Amino acid sequence: MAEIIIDRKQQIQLVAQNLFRTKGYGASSMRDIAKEVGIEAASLYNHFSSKEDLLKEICFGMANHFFTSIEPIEKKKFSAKQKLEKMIECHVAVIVSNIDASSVFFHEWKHLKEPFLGEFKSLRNKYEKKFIQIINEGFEQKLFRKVDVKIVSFTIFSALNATYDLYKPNGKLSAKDISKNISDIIINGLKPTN
Amino acid sequence: MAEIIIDRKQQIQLVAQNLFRTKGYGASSMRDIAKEVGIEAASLYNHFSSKEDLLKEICFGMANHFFTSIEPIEKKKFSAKQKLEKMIECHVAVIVSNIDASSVFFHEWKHLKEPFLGEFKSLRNKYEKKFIQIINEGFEQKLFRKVDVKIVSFTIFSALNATYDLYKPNGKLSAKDISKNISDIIINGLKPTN
DNA sequence: ATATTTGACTAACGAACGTTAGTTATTTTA
DNA sequence: TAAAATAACTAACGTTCGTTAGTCAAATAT
Repeated sequence: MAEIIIDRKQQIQLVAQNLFRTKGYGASSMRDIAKEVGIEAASLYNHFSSKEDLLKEICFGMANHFFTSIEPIEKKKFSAKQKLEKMIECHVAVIVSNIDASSVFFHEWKHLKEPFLGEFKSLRNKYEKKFIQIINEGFEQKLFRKVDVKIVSFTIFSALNATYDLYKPNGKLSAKDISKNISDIIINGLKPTN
Repeated sequence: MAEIIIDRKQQIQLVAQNLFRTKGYGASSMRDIAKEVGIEAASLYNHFSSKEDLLKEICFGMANHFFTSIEPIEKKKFSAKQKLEKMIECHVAVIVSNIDASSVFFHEWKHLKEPFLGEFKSLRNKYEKKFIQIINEGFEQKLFRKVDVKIVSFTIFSALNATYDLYKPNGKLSAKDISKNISDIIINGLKPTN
């Protein structure tokens, strides 16, 4: 049984992620976080400059994960369909290996203040555009039936971004099961093939 | 121009819905709500017994809307496919005509305390089961390709329940556009028909 | 070995929170 | 018309909040 050593800063962030997810940012106090870690609230400020700083680290850390995970795929010479499937797979993989942080990324970012709020939104937008571009390529190459691209990307993200609620670490469904099924539903629909 | 008369209680709830949606339940104070209404915080207690009472009214009011909207469909003799399409349409219609309240219903319910929290969850579950049942009927009648029912219902709800973010009162997309497209994507997928 | 940095502590600040009590003018009911 | 209910107000309560200041022992660097 290998002991996993993590430093205090990381430990605090993990606790904060979990509390922000389960209770929400506003309802999680610095004292709550400190108690869970086993130190005093004031000691948190030796590691993070403010409560918002904690939120910032979580949100931008996740943004970074999402971007780097799809980077290799963008460079490859896949078809739009293959690319979309792979990107969906990566996206879900990032989510399920960061369940708490993902939930915070999706729901608590709005408590960021400027300038981070604007910066965050623009990052999010940039990421979504990468998916929209691939879907548009799929239309051009006649790989996809023509439907409203905004609604398609929206449907995909809505489904993907809720997977942190569907995936249970010791459940039946693996990350690959989930991403495979969602890709499949979006691309093939529910209609029988005959 | 007909003047719309609403009573104080209703006005307070509308303001609260909007604040809870935009700032979150925890970050919205009774003083915030009161200021927006134009009265003092203490006066809110002439209409609602507590802050949680406000949240409760919003959440359970929406639950009621969702249930009653699909009631007529359940009784009709439609095919599973037709039923699913109609239920999706109703669900989206309820959302877009209650944008703020929907957002609260989907994201802020977790701030309810027992016994309302449990009651809420069980209502939500009961509602989702109605969709799952229809999807299962679709499988039995070979109207739908066999895929994991849990993931299908999850994908549908994720997409539908995010529509409060997609729909803009004066935007291009109508409620029907949105529900029609989402139904279409889920049922037919992106694959070309040829 | 000495100096410095780190990371914990206690104590406390001012602000904001949900809520209650008590009062009063207006509106509705009997 | 008198009585009762309604809905607003001011003032204040106890609590919790994020955060800062100041202290001190242990770990690290010189």
